[in-house]
Amino acid sequence: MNARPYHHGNLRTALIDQAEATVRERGVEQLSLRELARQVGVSHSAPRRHFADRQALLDALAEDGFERLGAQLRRAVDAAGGAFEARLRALAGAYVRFATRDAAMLELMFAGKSREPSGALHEVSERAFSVMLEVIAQGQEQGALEQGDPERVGLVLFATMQGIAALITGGMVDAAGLDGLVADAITNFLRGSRVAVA
Amino acid sequence: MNARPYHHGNLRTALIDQAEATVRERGVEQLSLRELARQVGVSHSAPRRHFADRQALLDALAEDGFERLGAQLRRAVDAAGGAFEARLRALAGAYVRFATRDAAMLELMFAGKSREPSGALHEVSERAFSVMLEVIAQGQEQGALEQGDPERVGLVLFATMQGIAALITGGMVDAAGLDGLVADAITNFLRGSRVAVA
DNA sequence: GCAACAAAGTAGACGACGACAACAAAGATG
DNA sequence: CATCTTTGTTGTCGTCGTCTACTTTGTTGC
Repeated sequence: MNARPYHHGNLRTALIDQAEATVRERGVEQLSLRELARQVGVSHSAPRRHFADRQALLDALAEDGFERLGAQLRRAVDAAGGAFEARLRALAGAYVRFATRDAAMLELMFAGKSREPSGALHEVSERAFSVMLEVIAQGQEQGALEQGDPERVGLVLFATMQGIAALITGGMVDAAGLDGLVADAITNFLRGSRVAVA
Repeated sequence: MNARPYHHGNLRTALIDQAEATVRERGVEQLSLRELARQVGVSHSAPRRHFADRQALLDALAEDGFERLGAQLRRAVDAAGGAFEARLRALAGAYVRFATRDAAMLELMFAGKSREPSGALHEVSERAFSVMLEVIAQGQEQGALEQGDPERVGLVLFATMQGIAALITGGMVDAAGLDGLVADAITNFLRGSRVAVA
């Protein structure tokens, strides 16, 4: 009935949604609380009720991003069947896809991590990466990967994926070559990780 | 004689130097043209004579960064002697060291690349990466790496280095484990890249 | 030498932003 | 239905990037 009731109802989620869209389109730097408020149709300081400052909004976005990333990784791995290598390739593909399609989001997600290791953000990010650890552990059980701390073994793989994504978003390599590059990297990783001799 | 002559003399380099220090200490986001001018002791709009806008200053910083990076890589490789693997490990170590010590710089260097593929910035960045290509080519000649376009072969390696740096600066892995992680990654890369059988 | 000109720095203004404080409206609670 | 809390509004402050107009210094040609 009322075009704009005094209470928005769910301003917080509306702000986050709009912020995600803006970040995707124009980058983190261009995200302005005031413009956000305008787009959502509230006064310039209404967001303050939900986010103490700009960084608080960014943290909330990061949290949201980790949830989405975790869900996408999980879905990709689950859809890849039971074979280790297929699951690994699906995982890597899904990660790099997210990293390139939502580059600004990922940047934001990693930027915040350096300051405060506690809190909900850290928890949800751990949950996202747990999928990786599972797949690594599977590879170790099957002898396709060397033994040892899955986290340590997985770090190199994860680093490579992250780096490939950085090359794409940095414009150093064409996005068209993405799949091939990922496939190469995985192949190389598997060859190098298989403990010498069968 | 005069405490502050009207003409600064080399304002441009003074600004760049101060900007580099600030970026290193407080990050790109906190870099303000006005504060920079204050620190150097000129009026708030003096920097405009040397940098059309904030982005122009950032580009200049990036260019400077690529020069420094290239020099450090070159020095590290040259100091490592003639053996391929030693050179490769020195190269990787030097890169990751730069990437972690000057994380904000590197971020800035990569951020600018996406927009304008031409210009001096692109050129100096190519020169920095030429060291990598040389080392890769040497490895191929000696049969330690698979044949093919050096750029393509090196991309995966470079991506891994970049990713490791991202893990460090993102706080996902302790900086103390850096050297070990790099060594592992190189070992893995070499095992995986050596064309099957001798 | 000096007049004209270019280069380099200054002064002031504008609009936008993040942050803050004081106030108002709408719900929730007793 | 009176009170309290939540949520949104209005107004202000200091800072920032950018722009325009002006001033000072150095250079160049006669």
